[in-house]
Amino acid sequence: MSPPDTKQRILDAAEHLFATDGYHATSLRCITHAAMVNLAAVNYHFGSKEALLEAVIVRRLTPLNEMRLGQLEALLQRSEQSRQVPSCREVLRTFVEPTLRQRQNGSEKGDFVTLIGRTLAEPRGIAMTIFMRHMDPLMIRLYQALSLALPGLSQQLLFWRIHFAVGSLSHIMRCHERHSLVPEDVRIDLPVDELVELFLDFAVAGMEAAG
Amino acid sequence: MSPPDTKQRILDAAEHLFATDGYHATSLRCITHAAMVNLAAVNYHFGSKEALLEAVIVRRLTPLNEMRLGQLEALLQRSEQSRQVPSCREVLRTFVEPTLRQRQNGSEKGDFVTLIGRTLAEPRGIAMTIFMRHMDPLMIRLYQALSLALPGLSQQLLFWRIHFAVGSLSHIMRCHERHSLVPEDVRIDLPVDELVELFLDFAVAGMEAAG
DNA sequence: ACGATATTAAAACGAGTGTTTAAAACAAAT
DNA sequence: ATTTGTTTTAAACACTCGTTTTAATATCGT
Repeated sequence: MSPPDTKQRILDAAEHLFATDGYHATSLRCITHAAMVNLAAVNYHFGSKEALLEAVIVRRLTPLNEMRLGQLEALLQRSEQSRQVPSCREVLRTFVEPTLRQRQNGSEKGDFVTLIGRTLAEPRGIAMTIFMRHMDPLMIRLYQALSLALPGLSQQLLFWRIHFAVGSLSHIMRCHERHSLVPEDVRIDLPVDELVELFLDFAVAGMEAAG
Repeated sequence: MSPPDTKQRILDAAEHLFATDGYHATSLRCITHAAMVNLAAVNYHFGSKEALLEAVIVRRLTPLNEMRLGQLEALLQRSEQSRQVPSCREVLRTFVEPTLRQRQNGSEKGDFVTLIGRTLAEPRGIAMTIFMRHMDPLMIRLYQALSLALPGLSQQLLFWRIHFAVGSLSHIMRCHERHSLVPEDVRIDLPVDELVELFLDFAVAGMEAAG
């Protein structure tokens, strides 16, 4: 009942609306109405619409990246102790699995994954610069790990294949609705673990393909 | 000099701006200014901003789809005559190669590919419904061809892997700029044919992976 | 040359945008 | 109970948006 959940309510509403309609197509009036707060609350608590977007992204991306980085470092440490190179599949899983797991934890977090998927799709958008600031260190580490796992690949090849895999993943992240091209007998709402393995089958084969 | 290139100029300017800034972030005043025509010209010639978007998409998508469909039908006919199943790589190439070839034919057509890539990334956007109207028949045919090329895959698996591959491709289509995550010694502007084969190496391996 | 039609031009329309202001309501501390 | 600082509210701000209107201009068939 205590009302200082205003910020939270704004964040929740903004997350949902940014994800479904996009940043530019969502007005502050829409957000504040959905959050049942006053219009000026956004500028009071966050400063601007753009700063609100950053807050929306950071709130979930920070813990998500910590989890991804933690799993990756743990894997690298294990592989160092056993003096074995980590497998491409294991490395990718540390990145993919925490991501897709968020997608079906209730509706809120799913909205966030969709939002990030859309962000990745707007190269020159506002959200992209925000996103980059918080992704750089993790991506660099992912690069190193994949370079270890796939010693046969040139840096050029490695880059392009990561590029392809990221494209696939971001596509899954934002497109999880039935549309006319989906055969009727195909389940669109797979359990996370199944989807993760399905994706890894595809991505790992692509990464390890002969060049 | 004769000015009835007004429609063309609007289409060109809109294509470029929609591709770089997105539909909602682009105003008609921006477009008409870039096209050096009067503001009212858009509504006069196209009816509305949304109809303009459709015109922009249709102008290039129609011939592109004709080319893709033509190459695919030709391949299927050849394979029927030789009583051999078409290879996954050949099938995918009929779809991918005409697409990526447009990307570097001067700047205009590249803008279009970027726009389509962004369209694919906004599931519930206006552009998506427009896009779907013109893609359905081709996609159905692609499904059939890939089903032929990969008889070992269940329909479920086939759907998901096409989903992944489409994600990869749309990512390439819209992201062709250097950003902080691209290693300095990696060429981002590969020749089309190289990029096509690079992508096919990845996608075909993914499609054909053991499940 | 004239009249019908198609196109351009400038201006205004009403609605919606993000943001700011100034007063009101609230909270906690002295 | 009064003061302090924080939060909420309603109203207004200055713009920009897509679209429409009305008049001027160009184009073309006869």
